[in-house]
Amino acid sequence: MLRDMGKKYKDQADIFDVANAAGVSTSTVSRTFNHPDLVRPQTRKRIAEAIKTTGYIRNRAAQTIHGRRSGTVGFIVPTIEHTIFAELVHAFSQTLEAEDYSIILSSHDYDLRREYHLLRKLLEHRVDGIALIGQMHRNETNQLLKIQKIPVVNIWNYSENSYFDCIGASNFEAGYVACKHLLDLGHEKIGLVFPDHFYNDRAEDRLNGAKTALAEAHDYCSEQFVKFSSYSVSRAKLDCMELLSQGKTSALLCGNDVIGRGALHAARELGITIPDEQSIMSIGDFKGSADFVPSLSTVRIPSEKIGRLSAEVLLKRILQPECAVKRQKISLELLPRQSTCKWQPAC
Amino acid sequence: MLRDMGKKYKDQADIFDVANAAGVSTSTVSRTFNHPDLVRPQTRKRIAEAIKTTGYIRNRAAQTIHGRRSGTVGFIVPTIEHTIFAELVHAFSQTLEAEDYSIILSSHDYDLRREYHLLRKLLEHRVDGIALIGQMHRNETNQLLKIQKIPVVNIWNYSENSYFDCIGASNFEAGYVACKHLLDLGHEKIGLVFPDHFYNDRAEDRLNGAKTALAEAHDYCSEQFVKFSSYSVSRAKLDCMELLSQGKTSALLCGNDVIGRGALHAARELGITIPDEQSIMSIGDFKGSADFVPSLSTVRIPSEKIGRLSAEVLLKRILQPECAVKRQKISLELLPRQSTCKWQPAC
DNA sequence: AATAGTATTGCAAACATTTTCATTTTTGGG
DNA sequence: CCCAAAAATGAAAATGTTTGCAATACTATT
Repeated sequence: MLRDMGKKYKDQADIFDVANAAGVSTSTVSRTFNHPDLVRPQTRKRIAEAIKTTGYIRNRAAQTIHGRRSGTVGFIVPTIEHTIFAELVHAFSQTLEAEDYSIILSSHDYDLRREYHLLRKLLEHRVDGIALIGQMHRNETNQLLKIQKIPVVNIWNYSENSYFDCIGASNFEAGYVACKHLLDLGHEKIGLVFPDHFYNDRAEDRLNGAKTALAEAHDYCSEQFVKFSSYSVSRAKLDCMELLSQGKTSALLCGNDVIGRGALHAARELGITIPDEQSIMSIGDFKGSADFVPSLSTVRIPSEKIGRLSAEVLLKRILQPECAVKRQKISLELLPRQSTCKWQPAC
Repeated sequence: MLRDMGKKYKDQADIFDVANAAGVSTSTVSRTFNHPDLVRPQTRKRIAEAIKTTGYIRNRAAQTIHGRRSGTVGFIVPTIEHTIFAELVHAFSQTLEAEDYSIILSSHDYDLRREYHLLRKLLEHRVDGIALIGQMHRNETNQLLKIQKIPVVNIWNYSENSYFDCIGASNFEAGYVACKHLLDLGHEKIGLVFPDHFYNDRAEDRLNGAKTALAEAHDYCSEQFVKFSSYSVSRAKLDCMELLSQGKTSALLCGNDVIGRGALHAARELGITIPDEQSIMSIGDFKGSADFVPSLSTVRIPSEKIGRLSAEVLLKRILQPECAVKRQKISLELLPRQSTCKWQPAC
């Protein structure tokens, strides 16, 4: 039945307007969108024209309310300001946008209370799935996720007994491998420069990995060689300058490439030759680290791959909520470059 | 009236469940959310408890459908992979998240057809407002925005006769100022290294600004000194190495800090001393450019400020759609650092 | 204790879709 | 040209809110 024409001026064409213009019912219009094979090609064409002339744009909210997918996915990251998660977010988005999902991106700046708040907001929007960085969240966050039974993927660090799907690398291993590289080169006095974020399991795991490698080598690892810095090249540069100028180390192990870059700059500033006088080792391999001169030795954590895979896993779970938990440990790659070399004891 | 209890198992509590649990009508529950002052504190408390016990989470879609704000804002950027827009996006998001908006972030990788597609998606979600980078869009994009009468803010480059609200700097001026800086230092043979993106008014404006400065100086600006590169440190490094090794220039003007960094690395790789043998000038001042050794001379485009202000302007327009077009030209800052110096003609 | 005024609350319509089920149209074989 | 089966379409209910209007419950006067 055609809709009452006496209604007030409408700014947005709705499905009734389209139906009117095409001389069909709203059911048929809806079907051309959702089950095109169920409607005669000829009718479909008429409707397509009606859509053009009316300038109709589907209302996702109305679909969502009816119980269909919302077509959105929530992605909660600690930060988007720095390089760290840029490639990850990019790969994740690209994969999901290709399937016509929209990404609601939220960042909490390493504040896990905010993370909970953001999660609630996402649930209000009835996102079809949620991606989170790391395994460390508030209790209420995990509770909420479990109760809601919403598809969740845990990104970035692998855990073999995660409750949710999980795609990531072992940060412990990353720290271990990076440190081992320096030890293998003969370094004994190694300075560790790591991010100081409290609630950050990634950094913690890496640091533990590094310390384990040191312990295994029966190496002397005094606390004075551990320095906490932050996700900022400037800050890291200053911190590294402080550590380097003490002259007690032959190598620096940096918790991530941002700090690694800070270290390279610091050495340059102090006139310390890399790698002859001091080796710099890092973790991450952000875009551009290979181009530094000297290029930064690091352990590659393949963030595009992680981003793409986790998007795919989330998609699968959205379509098949009940399937078994998927976990994938992404392997690391040791990339010795110019910033590290064998340690030659002075004279 | 209480809702029929014989209904099938529901996974998500809705406003009826809350109303039931609290012994009130749905209207009252709704009002506690939207007009709390209209409901008795005592009732409010009962409802609050009911919300807790039922685990109710409001359904934004249902609100949206009713005509309320969706609580989302769309932000379409060319890319999130690189550093370029990271600070901008961050500041923009922070400002809007503080007002409880969620950001749907989409990137089109400099493909303006995709930009149109993404815009449509955002409109399907009935976002309350839209932010776009630059003034150059497809015709259909602009048409759609105008017809929809949705709040729009145009970010990043200023235009005095923009149709929509507009917050940004003059990229022409940026190019001009940067080039003038080199000219003032006495440089005559200046190589221009700019991004090669076709549909990118920002880069184009900057290049034109630079060329204007050169023309004013009656300088010789042969095409062989212009090189097109891309938003990648690696790529830029190679391109700059090519240009530098020709030895025809005394200074390089880089279209943005990514290229600027590439240039610094290139010089280092070739053993060219900066700034003595060659000056490097750039545009942007991304986080970290000041920390390079030598630090990168550049023209600062204050992206946090632009991000924050444009979020504020968009908010205002969402609340007051009919107010006059707001435009703000954000001023630039010339930052001479270590990578540029006076040109001393050889011998 | 009655009244007027105000503060709370409930009813029901409205919002824009999708989908089930029923009905109508088309198709193809005899 | 008729009939059964298949294909296409329509009517109406359902989804989860908000809000205008009406009804009810308080409060403070007289």
